[in-house]
Amino acid sequence: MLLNLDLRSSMPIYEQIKLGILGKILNGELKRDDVLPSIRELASILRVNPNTVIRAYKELEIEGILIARQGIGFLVNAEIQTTRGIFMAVLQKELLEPIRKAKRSGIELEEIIEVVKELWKNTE
Amino acid sequence: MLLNLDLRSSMPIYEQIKLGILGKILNGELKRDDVLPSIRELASILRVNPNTVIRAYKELEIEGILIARQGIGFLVNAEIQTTRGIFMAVLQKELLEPIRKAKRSGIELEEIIEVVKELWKNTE
Amino acid sequence: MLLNLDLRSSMPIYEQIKLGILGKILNGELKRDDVLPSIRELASILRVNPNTVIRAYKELEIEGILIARQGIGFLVNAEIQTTRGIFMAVLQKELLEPIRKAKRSGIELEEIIEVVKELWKNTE
Amino acid sequence: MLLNLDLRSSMPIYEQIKLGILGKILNGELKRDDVLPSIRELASILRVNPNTVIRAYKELEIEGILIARQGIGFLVNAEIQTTRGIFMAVLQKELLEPIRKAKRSGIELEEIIEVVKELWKNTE
DNA sequence: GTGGTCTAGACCACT
DNA sequence: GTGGTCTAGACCACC
Repeated sequence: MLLNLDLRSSMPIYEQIKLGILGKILNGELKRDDVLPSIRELASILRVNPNTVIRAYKELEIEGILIARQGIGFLVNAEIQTTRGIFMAVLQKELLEPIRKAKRSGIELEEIIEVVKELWKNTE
Repeated sequence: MLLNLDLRSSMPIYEQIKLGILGKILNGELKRDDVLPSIRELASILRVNPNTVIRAYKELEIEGILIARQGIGFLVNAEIQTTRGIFMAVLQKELLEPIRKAKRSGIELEEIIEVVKELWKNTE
Repeated sequence: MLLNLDLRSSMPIYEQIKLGILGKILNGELKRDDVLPSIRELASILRVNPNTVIRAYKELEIEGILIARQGIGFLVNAEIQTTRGIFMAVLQKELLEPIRKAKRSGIELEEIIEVVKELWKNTE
Repeated sequence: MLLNLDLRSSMPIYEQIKLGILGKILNGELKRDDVLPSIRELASILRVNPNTVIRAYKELEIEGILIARQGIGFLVNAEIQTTRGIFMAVLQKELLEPIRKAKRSGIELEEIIEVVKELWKNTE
């Protein structure tokens, strides 16, 4: 499982792993009841410490996306729909504060959308 | 000077103070050559450590928004226009990560804009 | 033999198999000298690893509930009475930790009993 | 802060720490906005590894009981009422399965309550 | 000083 | 083999 980590990013590695897995569920590459690579295996592939993978897997488990089974591994628990819903909720929560502040300071909606489009274009 | 700090937010307090001051310049509450509250005074009002206020003032000074004058304190140096540019830069920085995440996970630009509009409508 | 395994539960699978068999003895579905499904057959029905079934059968054998007979398989050895005792012991083991936690945190006995009654009423 | 850990218990240490803190909130020893002992300090007091304390604190943070602030420490976020509610919900969830199984196997409500009382009496 | 992240590696229970 | 827990210790940002 390839995940395109950016070790120089300010986003924590475990967060990048979480996002990568969520993305693979969203695009259908991972389906309900699929078994993820084992902690040790993924850690070895990504060249990170097993604890870092553990953290990503466990947080996804808490969020209901994955399920852990001793002796078996981590299974995908969520359907695409659910995952998408969770994702949008998180997005909404993250955008709330910046937008609120912008509005309070007299920035117009159109300007924000312009910024969003700009960022989207320059993001890989 | 009231600033509506959210001590529970993940955004550093000095960052919130900076934004609060920028906002007040943007909406005209603070004008060029106005004197800001002293470090100790603001720290006492906000119930934060003076070092935190110092950091906010100093960074705003480096960015050219404020000017330090011995015996007087910190003065507003920037016009609304400059401030606006900085504010937009901050906004851009805040939106970068969420948008990058969304894009990587297969969310479409239109969906994000929809969320932004929704949040805008339901805000304050 | 259908056993209603919950692969997502935190209870080990072999434990669920043991409980399922005990339950069937308790409600009369299995009687003394009945022959259980072979290890490979049950493993195939339940879609679990044969080792898991082996562990369940072996532990029930140790507890005196089952008897292994070469060439025949595992037979039910216990009467309902014995099984009932074992079942109560299991129940006790399962309730121990939650109750200990509750007591340590200042929950009162009456409150727990209330919860138990509530759950009992709303169950199946 | 004394917490009465039982290193020989099968309950993980981080779980015991969580319960201890929840208990102190429940009995009023810790109130909203109180600052908990720092990770290093509590680890040193309890003679466990800082990571173990981190895990307890972070899980309580996820559950909304605590709030982390860089440079300050962990604050109590929940009122007694909320904490109690969370606690009862967890208790209910933990008791659900055992009680369901018991009911299915012909155990009577009175027998379960008897077991609960017995466990309560023998628990410290 | 504080928490946040990450590495390295141990021992255990479960399949 | 798998995940679950725990120890030991590093470097960073923030107050």
